[in-house]
Amino acid sequence: MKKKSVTSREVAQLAGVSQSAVSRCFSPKASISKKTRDKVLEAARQLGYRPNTIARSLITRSSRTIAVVVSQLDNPFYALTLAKASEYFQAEGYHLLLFLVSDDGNTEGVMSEILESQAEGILMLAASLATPFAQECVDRSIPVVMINRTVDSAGVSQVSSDNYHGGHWAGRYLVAQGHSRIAFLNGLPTSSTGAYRRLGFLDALALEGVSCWAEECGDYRFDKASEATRRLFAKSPYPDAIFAANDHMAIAVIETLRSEFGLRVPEDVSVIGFDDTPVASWPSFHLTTVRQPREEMVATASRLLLEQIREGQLSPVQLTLPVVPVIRSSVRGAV
Amino acid sequence: MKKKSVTSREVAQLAGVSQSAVSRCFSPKASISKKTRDKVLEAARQLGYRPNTIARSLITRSSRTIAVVVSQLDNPFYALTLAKASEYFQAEGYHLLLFLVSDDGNTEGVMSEILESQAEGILMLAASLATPFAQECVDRSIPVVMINRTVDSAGVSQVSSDNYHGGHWAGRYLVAQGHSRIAFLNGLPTSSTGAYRRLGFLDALALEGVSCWAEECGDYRFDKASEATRRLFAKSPYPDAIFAANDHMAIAVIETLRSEFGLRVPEDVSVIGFDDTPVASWPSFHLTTVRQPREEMVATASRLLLEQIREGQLSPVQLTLPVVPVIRSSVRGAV
DNA sequence: ACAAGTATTGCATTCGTATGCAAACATGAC
DNA sequence: GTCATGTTTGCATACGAATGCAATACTTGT
Repeated sequence: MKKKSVTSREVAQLAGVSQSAVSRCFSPKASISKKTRDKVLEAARQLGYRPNTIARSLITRSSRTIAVVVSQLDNPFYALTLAKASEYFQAEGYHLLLFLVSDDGNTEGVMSEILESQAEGILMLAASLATPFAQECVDRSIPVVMINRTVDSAGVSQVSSDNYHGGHWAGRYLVAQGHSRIAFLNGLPTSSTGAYRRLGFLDALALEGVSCWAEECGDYRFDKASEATRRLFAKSPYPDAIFAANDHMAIAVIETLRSEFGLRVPEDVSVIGFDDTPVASWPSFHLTTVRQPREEMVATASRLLLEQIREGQLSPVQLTLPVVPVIRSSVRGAV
Repeated sequence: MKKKSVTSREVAQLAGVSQSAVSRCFSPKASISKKTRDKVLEAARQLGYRPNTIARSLITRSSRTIAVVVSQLDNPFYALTLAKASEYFQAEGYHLLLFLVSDDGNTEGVMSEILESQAEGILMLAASLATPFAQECVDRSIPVVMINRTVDSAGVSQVSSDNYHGGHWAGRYLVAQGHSRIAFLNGLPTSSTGAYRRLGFLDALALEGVSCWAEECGDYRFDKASEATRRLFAKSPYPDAIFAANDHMAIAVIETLRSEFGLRVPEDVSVIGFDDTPVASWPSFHLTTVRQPREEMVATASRLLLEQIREGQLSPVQLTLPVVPVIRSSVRGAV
């Protein structure tokens, strides 16, 4: 029982003009006299006419649509990033087509749908892109910008924060504060951000002549991080400091230490996170962490994507934005 | 420098068949022989052909797209709801067009864009719908389902949790635990969910012969809730219990009481929230709250929307799903 | 080999809007 | 009023795929 929608032709008939005239009333730059415009708009109002974006997209060959691929929407960092991206693109007259993928990065089906959807650009938030798809995007000159994820394929732009140096700082700082049994809690083994944070961290420890006491993996999830914490503290001597690959897991560590092991942070164990999500600043945690410039990252990525769409084919860019250590009080000896 | 995309006609030419044949290879139910299908698929593979969804939508008059309007994506409750909705619709072969609106509910521009986008249905998460737009959706027989928001217009379906009885329970429970100076912390004044929670709460208090000690408004935001808490505890006698309209604010209350007033929860002040977001169960808070059946709400709403799309025009439904009190230890005297 | 039936194919048209082109019109200078 | 210039308008076509219809190619039974 699909109700037939009002077309520009019907409006034209009512207004006594041609369909072209109606069309021109709805394209900002077209040439149309005030008199006919008024007639047309009045007729359109009467009929409840609205231009059909799909038909418009077909003829202009531009969908004004961006595909956004997100994983980990449960992580506030990415929820907030998505919100910002949406704001940006809405203001530019673009629509967002949302695709959620699971963490395991099975983007197969989704990528096909994106390519068929005629999106003009692809924004990837914390989701990986299989190399063949990256190549296909390049072939079709569909710009892709990834936030916080890298792909080993040329032609794709990337905006990340300086994960390596963030990890590096965390390592140095923990050593400087006198820790010696320092553990690392990684996120997803497949994530490049986690890998760089880890690398910087381990390099820093090595530089200081300290070796990593233990490594665990928490998949960026609260419950997995709790379990990892239990494993780390199962037998003495336990770590005296933990660097977690994101805040979400760092909080889980703190909660678990306090409630299950009766350990205090930072008196017994120091904890550092990564991201500086709002939770990190809550008084209960006051988490020392590495701040990613979230807003700047998403603004940069969005701007970049838009530029590449407009300029046809810009050469891809790899940007790394600086991180900022945020010293609170989850590491002992902080001022 | 828009690269021309491969069309079904080109594939047809290469495969030595008609464009119709190519089209039929990509519609599951069409009649096509295995031989030509193979030829066509091979040609399509060689050229990297992908059917153009926009053209398909135009001719079939179905966009297979749902518009999702969200506000408060920073609230994990809605981020998780969105994630679930996305999962559901992706599985059904629908795409999600995402629209974020600010809390003040200025949906003007956005609603126009949605109507022009040819979305087949509209899912509203915690966002209100201006009455004229609701009417226009009804006129065009575009189904609308709202989650946790009501609109005073017939024709729109609504799925909510039982906000009234949730608030009612909170009121009764606080009185039963011996509280007498009970305050209410509302969310947005414009939100219908908050209004019902408040109403149930006040009715319960009245029933018990207790009057509400104070009311404040926290706009569902952490910092606003902190400020409201400061106002509530500015002068003695201060409340001995607070019911916050959602968990997010309840947590803010607890954090503020502990860090700024040195008050303990629940020994000095009891706190109840609403939603049962993951944070509520963290050991640091162990928040007594009213659980909304989040997954069930979104599943119901999505199913409903899809039914209404498929059956043309189903009569709109108002569903209220039961809430479940979750007693933890942020109210004194809990077992 | 033939008729009748079925399965596959191509032709032509359609969806709703945008736009190049040429015709029609308005404006202004003289 | 005439001509030149500039503005508006309608016509016709295009975008890329889906589909009713008629034509053709296969089956199968005899």
